[in-house]
Amino acid sequence: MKKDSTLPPPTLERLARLYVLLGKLQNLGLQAISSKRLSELLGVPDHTIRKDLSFLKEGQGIEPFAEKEKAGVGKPGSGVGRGYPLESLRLLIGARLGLTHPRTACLVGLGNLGVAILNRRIWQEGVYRLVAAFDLSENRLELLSTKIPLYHARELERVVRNYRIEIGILTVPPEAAQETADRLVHAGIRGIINFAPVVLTVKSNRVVVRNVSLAGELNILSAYLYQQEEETHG
Amino acid sequence: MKKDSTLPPPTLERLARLYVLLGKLQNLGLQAISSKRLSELLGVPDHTIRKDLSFLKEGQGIEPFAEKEKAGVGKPGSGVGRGYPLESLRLLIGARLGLTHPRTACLVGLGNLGVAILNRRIWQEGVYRLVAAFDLSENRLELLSTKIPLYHARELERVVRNYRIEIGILTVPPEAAQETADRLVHAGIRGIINFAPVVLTVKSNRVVVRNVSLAGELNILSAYLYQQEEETHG
DNA sequence: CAATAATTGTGAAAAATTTCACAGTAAGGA
DNA sequence: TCCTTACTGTGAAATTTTTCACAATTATTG
Ligand SMILES: NC(=O)c1ccc[n+]([C@@H]2O[C@H](COP(=O)([O-])OP(=O)(O)OC[C@H]3O[C@@H](n4cnc5c(N)ncnc54)[C@H](O)[C@@H]3O)[C@@H](O)[C@H]2O)c1
Ligand SMILES: NC(=O)c1ccc[n+]([C@@H]2O[C@H](COP(=O)([O-])OP(=O)(O)OC[C@H]3O[C@@H](n4cnc5c(N)ncnc54)[C@H](O)[C@@H]3O)[C@@H](O)[C@H]2O)c1
Repeated sequence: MKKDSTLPPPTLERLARLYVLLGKLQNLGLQAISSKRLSELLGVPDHTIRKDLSFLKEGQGIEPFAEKEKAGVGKPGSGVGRGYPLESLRLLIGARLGLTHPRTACLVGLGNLGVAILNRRIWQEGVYRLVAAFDLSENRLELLSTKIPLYHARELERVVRNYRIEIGILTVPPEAAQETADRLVHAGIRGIINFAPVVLTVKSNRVVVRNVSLAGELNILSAYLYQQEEETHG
Repeated sequence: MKKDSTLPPPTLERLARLYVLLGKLQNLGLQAISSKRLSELLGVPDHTIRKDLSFLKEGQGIEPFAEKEKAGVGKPGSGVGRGYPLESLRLLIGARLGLTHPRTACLVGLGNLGVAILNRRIWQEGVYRLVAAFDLSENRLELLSTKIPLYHARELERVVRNYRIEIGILTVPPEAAQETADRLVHAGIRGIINFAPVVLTVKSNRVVVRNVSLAGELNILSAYLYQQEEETHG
Protein backbone atom coordinates (compact mmCIF):
# COMPACT_ATOMS: atom_id res chain seq x y z
CA MET A 1 0.00 0.00 0.00
CA LYS A 2 3.00 2.27 -0.55
CA LYS A 3 1.87 5.64 -1.82
CA ASP A 4 4.31 6.61 -4.50
CA SER A 5 2.55 9.85 -5.22
CA THR A 6 4.72 11.84 -2.84
CA LEU A 7 7.47 13.81 -4.46
CA PRO A 8 10.82 14.41 -2.75
CA PRO A 9 10.29 17.67 -0.85
CA PRO A 10 13.08 19.53 -2.67
CA THR A 11 11.56 18.52 -5.98
CA LEU A 12 8.08 19.52 -4.87
CA GLU A 13 9.29 22.95 -3.84
CA ARG A 14 11.27 23.53 -7.00
CA LEU A 15 8.32 22.48 -9.15
CA ALA A 16 6.03 24.82 -7.24
CA ARG A 17 8.32 27.72 -8.06
CA LEU A 18 8.87 26.56 -11.60
CA TYR A 19 5.13 26.63 -12.04
CA VAL A 20 5.09 30.32 -11.21
CA LEU A 21 7.92 31.00 -13.63
CA LEU A 22 6.27 29.11 -16.45
CA GLY A 23 3.20 31.28 -16.11
CA LYS A 24 5.32 34.39 -16.50
CA LEU A 25 7.12 32.99 -19.53
CA GLN A 26 3.80 32.16 -21.14
CA ASN A 27 2.65 35.72 -20.64
CA LEU A 28 5.76 36.75 -22.53
CA GLY A 29 4.49 34.82 -25.53
CA LEU A 30 7.12 32.08 -25.38
CA GLN A 31 6.16 28.62 -26.61
CA ALA A 32 8.91 26.35 -25.36
CA ILE A 33 12.04 26.50 -23.24
CA SER A 34 15.09 24.34 -22.59
CA SER A 35 16.24 23.02 -19.24
CA LYS A 36 19.41 25.05 -19.74
CA ARG A 37 17.51 28.31 -19.96
CA LEU A 38 15.30 27.38 -17.01
CA SER A 39 18.45 26.61 -15.11
CA GLU A 40 19.73 30.15 -15.64
CA LEU A 41 16.45 31.73 -14.66
CA LEU A 42 15.92 29.62 -11.58
CA GLY A 43 19.48 29.24 -10.36
CA VAL A 44 19.10 25.47 -10.29
CA PRO A 45 21.35 23.15 -12.35
CA ASP A 46 19.84 21.95 -15.61
CA HIS A 47 20.20 18.27 -14.82
CA THR A 48 18.33 18.82 -11.58
CA ILE A 49 15.51 20.38 -13.51
CA ARG A 50 15.39 17.48 -15.94
CA LYS A 51 15.41 15.04 -13.06
CA ASP A 52 12.62 16.91 -11.30
CA LEU A 53 10.60 16.89 -14.47
CA SER A 54 11.11 13.18 -14.85
CA PHE A 55 8.86 12.68 -11.83
CA LEU A 56 5.94 14.05 -13.79
CA LYS A 57 5.75 11.08 -16.05
CA GLU A 58 5.22 8.43 -13.40
CA GLY A 59 1.55 8.67 -12.60
CA GLN A 60 0.47 10.35 -15.81
CA GLY A 61 -2.15 7.91 -16.99
CA ILE A 62 -4.29 5.67 -14.88
CA GLU A 63 -2.04 2.66 -14.52
CA PRO A 64 -0.24 0.19 -16.74
CA PHE A 65 -1.23 1.88 -19.94
CA ALA A 66 1.35 -0.35 -21.57
CA GLU A 67 1.60 0.75 -25.21
CA LYS A 68 3.75 3.60 -26.40
CA GLU A 69 5.21 4.35 -22.97
CA LYS A 70 7.93 6.38 -24.56
CA ALA A 71 6.45 9.87 -24.64
CA GLY A 72 8.58 12.15 -22.50
CA VAL A 73 7.59 15.56 -21.24
CA GLY A 74 9.94 17.55 -23.44
CA LYS A 75 11.07 17.45 -27.03
CA PRO A 76 14.72 16.60 -27.65
CA GLY A 77 16.70 17.95 -30.54
CA SER A 78 17.91 21.37 -31.62
CA GLY A 79 16.09 24.18 -33.35
CA VAL A 80 12.97 26.15 -32.49
CA GLY A 81 10.16 24.47 -30.66
CA ARG A 82 12.57 22.05 -28.96
CA GLY A 83 12.75 21.77 -25.19
CA TYR A 84 9.73 21.82 -22.96
CA PRO A 85 6.47 23.19 -24.38
CA LEU A 86 5.39 25.80 -21.85
CA GLU A 87 1.71 25.14 -21.88
CA SER A 88 1.67 21.40 -21.55
CA LEU A 89 4.53 21.42 -19.04
CA ARG A 90 2.67 23.88 -16.86
CA LEU A 91 -0.46 21.79 -17.08
CA LEU A 92 1.42 18.66 -16.09
CA ILE A 93 3.06 20.30 -13.11
CA GLY A 94 -0.23 21.80 -12.06
CA ALA A 95 -1.89 18.42 -12.21
CA ARG A 96 0.89 16.73 -10.28
CA LEU A 97 0.93 19.37 -7.52
CA GLY A 98 -2.82 19.67 -7.33
CA LEU A 99 -2.82 23.25 -8.55
CA THR A 100 -5.68 22.73 -10.94
CA HIS A 101 -8.65 23.34 -8.74
CA PRO A 102 -8.82 26.68 -6.97
CA ARG A 103 -8.09 26.95 -3.26
CA THR A 104 -9.80 29.32 -0.89
CA ALA A 105 -7.80 31.61 1.35
CA CYS A 106 -8.31 34.31 3.92
CA LEU A 107 -6.14 37.10 5.23
CA VAL A 108 -6.03 38.07 8.89
CA GLY A 109 -4.66 41.48 9.83
CA LEU A 110 -5.12 44.45 7.53
CA GLY A 111 -2.20 46.64 8.46
CA ASN A 112 0.42 47.72 5.98
CA LEU A 113 1.48 44.20 5.13
CA GLY A 114 -2.05 42.88 4.98
CA VAL A 115 -3.10 45.58 2.56
CA ALA A 116 -0.05 44.92 0.41
CA ILE A 117 -1.14 41.32 0.15
CA LEU A 118 -4.75 42.29 -0.43
CA ASN A 119 -3.62 44.30 -3.45
CA ARG A 120 -1.67 41.47 -5.03
CA ARG A 121 -2.65 40.61 -8.55
CA ILE A 122 -2.60 36.91 -7.76
CA TRP A 123 -6.15 37.08 -6.37
CA GLN A 124 -7.42 38.12 -9.76
CA GLU A 125 -5.93 35.16 -11.54
CA GLY A 126 -8.49 32.68 -10.30
CA VAL A 127 -6.19 30.00 -8.91
CA TYR A 128 -6.39 31.25 -5.36
CA ARG A 129 -9.59 32.80 -4.13
CA LEU A 130 -9.24 35.29 -1.32
CA VAL A 131 -12.75 34.99 0.03
CA ALA A 132 -12.34 36.93 3.27
CA ALA A 133 -10.10 39.37 5.09
CA PHE A 134 -10.29 40.20 8.79
CA ASP A 135 -9.23 42.94 11.12
CA LEU A 136 -9.94 43.99 14.66
CA SER A 137 -10.34 47.64 13.86
CA GLU A 138 -13.78 48.75 12.62
CA ASN A 139 -12.18 51.89 11.41
CA ARG A 140 -9.71 50.05 9.26
CA LEU A 141 -12.48 47.94 7.75
CA GLU A 142 -14.49 50.98 6.79
CA LEU A 143 -11.62 52.85 5.21
CA LEU A 144 -10.48 50.08 2.91
CA SER A 145 -12.04 49.90 -0.52
CA THR A 146 -11.71 46.51 -2.15
CA LYS A 147 -13.76 43.82 -3.76
CA ILE A 148 -12.64 41.27 -1.18
CA PRO A 149 -15.27 40.81 1.56
CA LEU A 150 -14.03 42.30 4.82
CA TYR A 151 -15.08 41.12 8.26
CA HIS A 152 -14.46 41.94 11.86
CA ALA A 153 -12.09 39.49 13.47
CA ARG A 154 -14.81 38.25 15.78
CA GLU A 155 -16.41 36.63 12.73
CA LEU A 156 -13.30 34.58 11.99
CA GLU A 157 -14.49 31.13 13.04
CA ARG A 158 -17.90 31.53 11.51
CA VAL A 159 -16.63 32.71 8.14
CA VAL A 160 -13.78 30.20 7.92
CA ARG A 161 -16.19 27.36 8.67
CA ASN A 162 -18.92 28.63 6.37
CA TYR A 163 -16.72 29.03 3.34
CA ARG A 164 -14.56 26.04 4.23
CA ILE A 165 -11.50 28.24 3.87
CA GLU A 166 -8.39 26.15 3.39
CA ILE A 167 -5.50 28.58 3.72
CA GLY A 168 -4.99 31.39 6.22
CA ILE A 169 -2.48 34.17 5.73
CA LEU A 170 -1.38 35.65 9.01
CA THR A 171 -0.37 39.30 9.05
CA VAL A 172 -1.31 40.33 12.55
CA PRO A 173 1.05 41.81 15.16
CA PRO A 174 3.27 39.23 16.83
CA GLU A 175 1.31 39.36 20.10
CA ALA A 176 -1.85 38.25 18.33
CA ALA A 177 -0.32 35.63 16.06
CA GLN A 178 -0.50 32.51 18.23
CA GLU A 179 -4.04 33.16 19.33
CA THR A 180 -5.15 33.84 15.78
CA ALA A 181 -3.47 30.68 14.56
CA ASP A 182 -5.26 28.69 17.26
CA ARG A 183 -8.57 30.12 16.14
CA LEU A 184 -7.88 29.33 12.51
CA VAL A 185 -6.93 25.76 13.34
CA HIS A 186 -9.95 25.39 15.54
CA ALA A 187 -12.14 26.58 12.69
CA GLY A 188 -10.70 23.90 10.43
CA ILE A 189 -8.04 25.66 8.41
CA ARG A 190 -5.65 23.33 6.57
CA GLY A 191 -2.63 25.54 5.97
CA ILE A 192 -1.15 28.74 7.34
CA ILE A 193 1.32 31.17 5.81
CA ASN A 194 2.68 33.07 8.78
CA PHE A 195 4.29 36.45 8.30
CA ALA A 196 4.43 37.36 11.99
CA PRO A 197 7.84 37.11 13.64
CA VAL A 198 6.73 34.39 16.01
CA VAL A 199 7.27 30.66 16.25
CA LEU A 200 3.79 29.24 16.02
CA THR A 201 2.83 26.13 17.92
CA VAL A 202 0.27 24.10 16.04
CA LYS A 203 -0.64 20.80 17.63
CA SER A 204 -2.53 19.26 14.73
CA ASN A 205 -0.06 17.67 12.36
CA ARG A 206 -2.71 17.96 9.70
CA VAL A 207 -2.11 21.67 9.39
CA VAL A 208 0.76 22.73 7.17
CA VAL A 209 2.57 25.86 8.34
CA ARG A 210 4.94 27.94 6.23
CA ASN A 211 6.80 30.79 7.85
CA VAL A 212 7.93 33.87 5.99
CA SER A 213 10.53 35.38 8.23
CA LEU A 214 12.42 38.53 7.37
CA ALA A 215 14.79 37.99 10.29
CA GLY A 216 15.41 34.44 9.14
CA GLU A 217 16.14 35.56 5.59
CA LEU A 218 18.49 38.26 6.81
CA ASN A 219 20.38 35.77 8.93
CA ILE A 220 20.63 33.22 6.14
CA LEU A 221 21.82 35.87 3.74
CA SER A 222 24.38 37.16 6.23
CA ALA A 223 25.65 33.67 6.88
CA TYR A 224 26.21 33.07 3.18
CA LEU A 225 27.98 36.41 2.90
CA TYR A 226 30.14 35.49 5.85
CA GLN A 227 31.12 32.20 4.25
CA GLN A 228 32.07 34.10 1.10
CA GLU A 229 34.20 36.44 3.17
CA GLU A 230 35.93 33.53 4.88
CA GLU A 231 36.74 31.92 1.55
CA THR A 232 38.19 35.11 0.17
CA HIS A 233 40.25 36.45 3.03
CA GLY A 234 41.26 32.99 4.23
CA MET B 1 43.54 24.07 0.96
CA LYS B 2 40.06 22.71 1.57
CA LYS B 3 37.96 25.28 3.37
CA ASP B 4 36.10 23.36 5.98
CA SER B 5 34.34 26.41 7.30
CA THR B 6 31.34 25.95 5.06
CA LEU B 7 28.35 24.42 6.73
CA PRO B 8 25.95 22.13 4.87
CA PRO B 9 23.32 24.49 3.48
CA PRO B 10 20.42 22.84 5.33
CA THR B 11 22.34 23.15 8.57
CA LEU B 12 23.20 26.76 7.87
CA GLU B 13 19.57 27.63 7.24
CA ARG B 14 18.32 25.81 10.30
CA LEU B 15 20.91 27.48 12.49
CA ALA B 16 19.97 30.88 11.11
CA ARG B 17 16.37 30.29 12.15
CA LEU B 18 17.34 28.75 15.44
CA TYR B 19 19.28 31.91 16.17
CA VAL B 20 16.10 33.94 15.88
CA LEU B 21 14.23 31.54 18.13
CA LEU B 22 16.92 31.59 20.80
CA GLY B 23 16.65 35.35 21.00
CA LYS B 24 12.94 35.07 21.66
CA LEU B 25 13.41 32.41 24.30
CA GLN B 26 15.98 34.58 26.03
CA ASN B 27 13.51 37.43 26.14
CA LEU B 28 11.16 35.07 27.88
CA GLY B 29 13.68 34.73 30.67
CA LEU B 30 14.62 31.15 29.93
CA GLN B 31 18.15 30.02 30.73
CA ALA B 32 18.57 26.69 28.98
CA ILE B 33 16.66 24.40 26.67
CA SER B 34 16.85 20.82 25.47
CA SER B 35 17.11 19.63 21.90
CA LYS B 36 13.78 17.90 22.43
CA ARG B 37 12.01 21.14 23.24
CA LEU B 38 13.71 22.95 20.39
CA SER B 39 12.58 20.16 18.15
CA GLU B 40 8.96 20.79 19.08
CA LEU B 41 9.24 24.53 18.58
CA LEU B 42 11.06 24.32 15.28
CA GLY B 43 9.45 21.27 13.76
CA VAL B 44 12.85 19.69 13.20
CA PRO B 45 13.82 16.31 14.73
CA ASP B 46 15.87 16.53 17.88
CA HIS B 47 18.75 14.47 16.56
CA THR B 48 19.00 16.78 13.60
CA ILE B 49 19.28 19.71 15.95
CA ARG B 50 22.01 18.01 17.95
CA LYS B 51 23.86 17.15 14.76
CA ASP B 52 23.58 20.71 13.52
CA LEU B 53 24.89 21.98 16.80
CA SER B 54 27.80 19.61 16.61
CA PHE B 55 29.18 21.68 13.74
CA LEU B 56 29.67 24.60 16.10
CA LYS B 57 32.47 22.96 17.95
CA GLU B 58 34.83 22.51 15.04
CA GLY B 59 36.39 25.92 14.65
CA GLN B 60 35.57 27.16 18.12
CA GLY B 61 38.98 28.32 19.27
CA ILE B 62 41.80 29.53 17.11
CA GLU B 63 43.25 26.19 16.12
CA PRO B 64 44.72 23.13 17.76
CA PHE B 65 43.97 24.31 21.26
CA ALA B 66 44.76 20.77 22.31
CA GLU B 67 43.98 20.54 26.04
CA LYS B 68 40.55 19.84 27.40
CA GLU B 69 38.99 19.39 23.98
CA LYS B 70 36.04 17.72 25.57
CA ALA B 71 33.76 20.66 26.29
CA GLY B 72 30.58 20.24 24.29
CA VAL B 73 28.09 22.97 23.57
CA GLY B 74 25.35 21.63 25.82
CA LYS B 75 25.13 20.12 29.25
CA PRO B 76 24.01 16.51 29.46
CA GLY B 77 21.99 15.13 32.32
CA SER B 78 18.54 15.66 33.72
CA GLY B 79 17.14 18.38 35.94
CA VAL B 80 17.10 22.14 35.65
CA GLY B 81 19.87 23.93 33.87
CA ARG B 82 20.58 20.93 31.67
CA GLY B 83 20.46 21.14 27.89
CA TYR B 84 21.81 24.06 25.93
CA PRO B 85 22.44 27.32 27.75
CA LEU B 86 20.61 29.91 25.71
CA GLU B 87 23.08 32.70 25.94
CA SER B 88 26.25 30.87 25.08
CA LEU B 89 24.56 28.80 22.41
CA ARG B 90 23.26 31.92 20.74
CA LEU B 91 26.70 33.49 20.91
CA LEU B 92 28.29 30.43 19.35
CA ILE B 93 25.82 30.28 16.50
CA GLY B 94 26.18 34.00 15.94
CA ALA B 95 29.93 33.63 15.74
CA ARG B 96 29.76 30.70 13.37
CA LEU B 97 27.29 32.38 11.03
CA GLY B 98 28.99 35.75 11.15
CA LEU B 99 26.07 37.39 12.88
CA THR B 100 28.20 39.19 15.41
CA HIS B 101 29.08 42.33 13.55
CA PRO B 102 26.20 44.44 12.28
CA ARG B 103 25.28 44.48 8.61
CA THR B 104 23.99 47.49 6.74
CA ALA B 105 20.84 47.28 4.72
CA CYS B 106 18.62 49.47 2.60
CA LEU B 107 15.01 49.26 1.54
CA VAL B 108 13.83 50.19 -1.95
CA GLY B 109 10.15 50.92 -2.50
CA LEU B 110 8.07 52.51 0.24
CA GLY B 111 4.60 51.30 -0.60
CA ASN B 112 2.49 49.27 1.79
CA LEU B 113 4.98 46.45 2.04
CA GLY B 114 7.98 48.74 2.29
CA VAL B 115 6.45 50.68 5.15
CA ALA B 116 5.56 47.44 6.93
CA ILE B 117 9.21 46.47 6.76
CA LEU B 118 10.33 49.94 7.75
CA ASN B 119 8.29 49.58 10.92
CA ARG B 120 9.76 46.26 11.92
CA ARG B 121 11.30 46.13 15.37
CA ILE B 122 14.33 44.31 14.03
CA TRP B 123 15.95 47.59 12.99
CA GLN B 124 16.00 48.72 16.59
CA GLU B 125 17.86 45.69 17.80
CA GLY B 126 21.21 46.74 16.44
CA VAL B 127 22.16 43.62 14.48
CA TYR B 128 20.92 44.95 11.17
CA ARG B 129 21.20 48.63 10.43
CA LEU B 130 18.69 50.03 8.00
CA VAL B 131 20.70 53.03 6.90
CA ALA B 132 18.59 54.13 3.94
CA ALA B 133 15.20 53.74 2.32
CA PHE B 134 14.29 54.87 -1.19
CA ASP B 135 11.23 55.72 -3.18
CA LEU B 136 10.43 57.38 -6.47
CA SER B 137 7.62 59.48 -5.12
CA GLU B 138 8.62 62.78 -3.46
CA ASN B 139 5.20 62.87 -1.94
CA ARG B 140 5.62 59.52 -0.27
CA LEU B 141 8.99 60.55 1.12
CA GLU B 142 7.56 63.68 2.67
CA LEU B 143 4.59 62.00 4.27
CA LEU B 144 6.51 59.26 6.05
CA SER B 145 7.75 60.01 9.51
CA THR B 146 10.57 57.75 10.62
CA LYS B 147 14.07 57.87 12.00
CA ILE B 148 15.43 55.98 9.01
CA PRO B 149 16.98 58.35 6.44
CA LEU B 150 14.82 58.54 3.33
CA TYR B 151 16.09 59.32 -0.15
CA HIS B 152 14.77 59.74 -3.62
CA ALA B 153 15.47 56.71 -5.76
CA ARG B 154 17.77 58.71 -8.00
CA GLU B 155 20.24 58.79 -5.09
CA LEU B 156 20.38 55.00 -4.91
CA GLU B 157 23.83 54.37 -6.36
CA ARG B 158 25.43 57.26 -4.50
CA VAL B 159 24.03 56.29 -1.12
CA VAL B 160 24.67 52.56 -1.49
CA ARG B 161 28.28 53.24 -2.44
CA ASN B 162 28.81 55.87 0.22
CA TYR B 163 27.58 53.79 3.10
CA ARG B 164 28.88 50.54 1.60
CA ILE B 165 25.44 49.03 2.02
CA GLU B 166 25.59 45.27 1.95
CA ILE B 167 21.98 44.13 1.75
CA GLY B 168 19.15 45.49 -0.36
CA ILE B 169 15.51 44.72 0.32
CA LEU B 170 13.42 45.03 -2.78
CA THR B 171 9.79 46.07 -2.37
CA VAL B 172 9.13 47.90 -5.61
CA PRO B 173 6.43 47.03 -8.14
CA PRO B 174 7.31 44.06 -10.35
CA GLU B 175 7.96 46.26 -13.40
CA ALA B 176 10.71 48.11 -11.55
CA ALA B 177 12.31 45.14 -9.82
CA GLN B 178 14.87 44.00 -12.39
CA GLU B 179 16.09 47.49 -13.09
CA THR B 180 16.40 48.27 -9.42
CA ALA B 181 18.27 45.04 -8.80
CA ASP B 182 20.69 45.92 -11.61
CA ARG B 183 21.31 49.30 -10.03
CA LEU B 184 21.91 47.79 -6.62
CA VAL B 185 24.35 45.26 -8.02
CA HIS B 186 26.10 47.94 -10.01
CA ALA B 187 26.47 50.00 -6.84
CA GLY B 188 28.16 47.09 -5.11
CA ILE B 189 25.42 45.43 -3.10
CA ARG B 190 26.28 41.96 -1.80
CA GLY B 191 22.86 40.47 -1.14
CA ILE B 192 19.27 41.05 -2.14
CA ILE B 193 16.03 39.99 -0.50
CA ASN B 194 13.48 40.23 -3.25
CA PHE B 195 9.80 40.54 -2.42
CA ALA B 196 8.67 41.43 -5.94
CA PRO B 197 6.94 38.65 -7.88
CA VAL B 198 9.64 38.53 -10.52
CA VAL B 199 12.49 36.19 -11.33
CA LEU B 200 15.56 38.37 -11.03
CA THR B 201 18.52 37.85 -13.27
CA VAL B 202 21.74 38.71 -11.50
CA LYS B 203 24.88 38.01 -13.47
CA SER B 204 27.42 38.40 -10.67
CA ASN B 205 27.67 35.15 -8.77
CA ARG B 206 29.03 37.18 -5.88
CA VAL B 207 25.59 38.52 -5.10
CA VAL B 208 23.35 36.32 -2.98
CA VAL B 209 19.66 36.56 -3.84
CA ARG B 210 16.82 35.32 -1.65
CA ASN B 211 13.31 35.44 -2.98
CA VAL B 212 10.26 35.82 -0.81
CA SER B 213 7.43 34.72 -3.01
CA LEU B 214 3.83 34.59 -1.87
CA ALA B 215 2.81 32.73 -5.01
CA GLY B 216 5.57 30.22 -4.43
CA GLU B 217 4.53 29.68 -0.83
CA LEU B 218 0.90 29.25 -1.83
CA ASN B 219 1.85 26.68 -4.43
CA ILE B 220 4.09 24.76 -2.06
CA LEU B 221 1.42 24.77 0.61
CA SER B 222 -1.22 23.61 -1.87
CA ALA B 223 1.01 20.85 -3.13
CA TYR B 224 1.51 19.53 0.40
CA LEU B 225 -2.23 19.71 1.01
CA TYR B 226 -2.81 17.83 -2.22
CA GLN B 227 -0.40 15.09 -1.18
CA GLN B 228 -2.28 14.80 2.12
CA GLU B 229 -5.53 14.50 0.24
CA GLU B 230 -4.12 11.78 -2.00
CA GLU B 231 -2.91 9.81 1.01
CA THR B 232 -6.29 10.00 2.68
CA HIS B 233 -8.70 9.32 -0.13
CA GLY B 234 -6.40 6.76 -1.76
C1' DC C 1 25.37 7.17 48.26
C1' DA C 2 23.22 4.45 44.72
C1' DA C 3 19.74 4.36 41.46
C1' DT C 4 17.01 6.96 38.21
C1' DA C 5 15.91 9.97 34.70
C1' DA C 6 16.91 13.16 31.22
C1' DT C 7 19.98 14.77 28.32
C1' DT C 8 24.21 15.59 25.01
C1' DG C 9 27.47 14.11 21.36
C1' DT C 10 28.83 11.29 17.70
C1' DG C 11 30.56 7.65 14.65
C1' DA C 12 28.47 4.68 11.58
C1' DA C 13 24.55 3.16 8.78
C1' DA C 14 20.82 4.42 6.06
C1' DA C 15 18.34 7.27 3.15
C1' DA C 16 17.72 10.95 0.18
C1' DT C 17 19.28 13.91 -3.27
C1' DT C 18 22.26 15.51 -6.72
C1' DT C 19 25.41 14.84 -10.27
C1' DC C 20 27.21 12.45 -14.19
C1' DA C 21 27.63 10.82 -18.60
C1' DC C 22 25.86 9.44 -22.53
C1' DA C 23 22.38 7.09 -25.58
C1' DG C 24 18.61 8.68 -28.15
C1' DT C 25 16.17 12.25 -30.86
C1' DA C 26 15.00 15.60 -34.26
C1' DA C 27 15.56 20.25 -36.70
C1' DG C 28 18.18 22.65 -39.89
C1' DG C 29 21.46 23.11 -42.90
C1' DA C 30 25.29 21.49 -46.35
C1' DT D 1 20.85 12.46 -47.77
C1' DC D 2 23.87 13.01 -44.12
C1' DC D 3 26.10 15.87 -40.83
C1' DT D 4 25.95 18.90 -37.03
C1' DT D 5 23.87 20.86 -33.27
C1' DA D 6 21.12 21.23 -29.29
C1' DC D 7 18.20 19.09 -26.87
C1' DT D 8 15.79 15.32 -23.43
C1' DG D 9 15.67 11.34 -20.29
C1' DT D 10 17.65 8.32 -17.15
C1' DG D 11 20.15 4.51 -14.74
C1' DA D 12 24.00 4.41 -11.99
C1' DA D 13 27.51 6.64 -9.23
C1' DA D 14 28.69 10.12 -6.10
C1' DT D 15 27.64 13.04 -2.60
C1' DT D 16 25.07 14.96 0.97
C1' DT D 17 22.00 14.78 4.64
C1' DT D 18 19.40 12.42 7.98
C1' DT D 19 18.67 8.93 11.14
C1' DC D 20 20.05 5.71 14.54
C1' DA D 21 21.69 3.86 18.66
C1' DC D 22 24.05 4.17 22.58
C1' DA D 23 28.00 5.53 25.65
C1' DA D 24 28.81 9.35 28.63
C1' DT D 25 27.18 12.75 31.81
C1' DT D 26 24.95 14.86 35.89
C1' DA D 27 20.85 16.78 38.78
C1' DT D 28 17.64 14.75 41.60
C1' DT D 29 15.34 11.42 44.34
C1' DG D 30 14.98 7.73 47.61
N1 LIG E 1 7.81 38.37 7.32
C1 LIG E 1 7.92 39.56 6.76
O1 LIG E 1 8.56 39.68 5.76
C2 LIG E 1 7.22 40.72 7.39
C3 LIG E 1 7.33 42.00 6.84
C4 LIG E 1 6.64 43.04 7.44
C5 LIG E 1 5.88 42.82 8.56
N2 LIG E 1 5.81 41.58 9.10
C6 LIG E 1 4.95 41.28 10.26
O2 LIG E 1 3.63 41.26 9.80
C7 LIG E 1 2.74 41.71 10.81
C8 LIG E 1 1.91 42.87 10.32
O3 LIG E 1 2.73 43.98 10.01
P1 LIG E 1 2.07 45.39 9.71
O4 LIG E 1 3.15 46.34 9.45
O5 LIG E 1 1.01 45.24 8.70
O6 LIG E 1 1.42 45.70 11.14
P2 LIG E 1 0.25 46.71 11.49
O7 LIG E 1 0.34 46.99 12.94
O8 LIG E 1 0.25 47.83 10.52
O9 LIG E 1 -1.06 45.87 11.19
C9 LIG E 1 -1.55 44.88 12.01
C10 LIG E 1 -3.06 44.81 11.78
O10 LIG E 1 -3.57 43.69 12.45
C11 LIG E 1 -4.77 44.06 13.11
N3 LIG E 1 -4.97 43.16 14.23
C12 LIG E 1 -4.42 43.21 15.45
N4 LIG E 1 -4.83 42.17 16.20
C13 LIG E 1 -5.67 41.45 15.44
C14 LIG E 1 -6.41 40.27 15.65
N5 LIG E 1 -6.34 39.61 16.81
N6 LIG E 1 -7.16 39.81 14.65
C15 LIG E 1 -7.22 40.47 13.46
N7 LIG E 1 -6.53 41.60 13.21
C16 LIG E 1 -5.76 42.07 14.19
C17 LIG E 1 -4.58 45.50 13.51
O11 LIG E 1 -5.82 46.14 13.67
C18 LIG E 1 -3.79 46.03 12.33
O12 LIG E 1 -4.62 46.55 11.34
C19 LIG E 1 3.61 42.06 12.00
O13 LIG E 1 3.64 40.94 12.84
C20 LIG E 1 4.96 42.29 11.37
O14 LIG E 1 6.00 42.05 12.28
C21 LIG E 1 6.46 40.53 8.52
N1 LIG F 1 6.43 38.42 -1.46
C1 LIG F 1 5.42 38.86 -0.75
O1 LIG F 1 5.05 38.25 0.21
C2 LIG F 1 4.74 40.14 -1.15
C3 LIG F 1 3.66 40.61 -0.42
C4 LIG F 1 3.07 41.82 -0.79
C5 LIG F 1 3.57 42.53 -1.87
N2 LIG F 1 4.61 42.01 -2.59
C6 LIG F 1 5.21 42.75 -3.71
O2 LIG F 1 5.99 43.80 -3.16
C7 LIG F 1 5.98 44.93 -4.02
C8 LIG F 1 5.47 46.14 -3.29
O3 LIG F 1 4.13 45.98 -2.89
P1 LIG F 1 3.31 47.22 -2.34
O4 LIG F 1 1.96 46.76 -2.04
O5 LIG F 1 4.09 47.89 -1.27
O6 LIG F 1 3.28 48.14 -3.66
P2 LIG F 1 3.02 49.70 -3.76
O7 LIG F 1 2.63 49.98 -5.14
O8 LIG F 1 2.16 50.14 -2.64
O9 LIG F 1 4.46 50.33 -3.50
C9 LIG F 1 5.49 50.36 -4.40
C10 LIG F 1 6.35 51.57 -4.07
O10 LIG F 1 7.53 51.53 -4.85
C11 LIG F 1 7.79 52.83 -5.34
N3 LIG F 1 8.56 52.70 -6.57
C12 LIG F 1 8.13 52.43 -7.82
N4 LIG F 1 9.15 52.34 -8.67
C13 LIG F 1 10.27 52.56 -7.94
C14 LIG F 1 11.64 52.63 -8.27
N5 LIG F 1 12.08 52.40 -9.49
N6 LIG F 1 12.52 52.89 -7.28
C15 LIG F 1 12.08 53.09 -6.02
N7 LIG F 1 10.80 53.05 -5.65
C16 LIG F 1 9.90 52.80 -6.61
C17 LIG F 1 6.43 53.46 -5.55
O11 LIG F 1 6.54 54.87 -5.49
C18 LIG F 1 5.66 52.89 -4.37
O12 LIG F 1 5.75 53.73 -3.25
C19 LIG F 1 5.13 44.54 -5.20
O13 LIG F 1 5.99 44.06 -6.21
C20 LIG F 1 4.27 43.43 -4.65
O14 LIG F 1 3.86 42.54 -5.67
C21 LIG F 1 5.20 40.85 -2.23
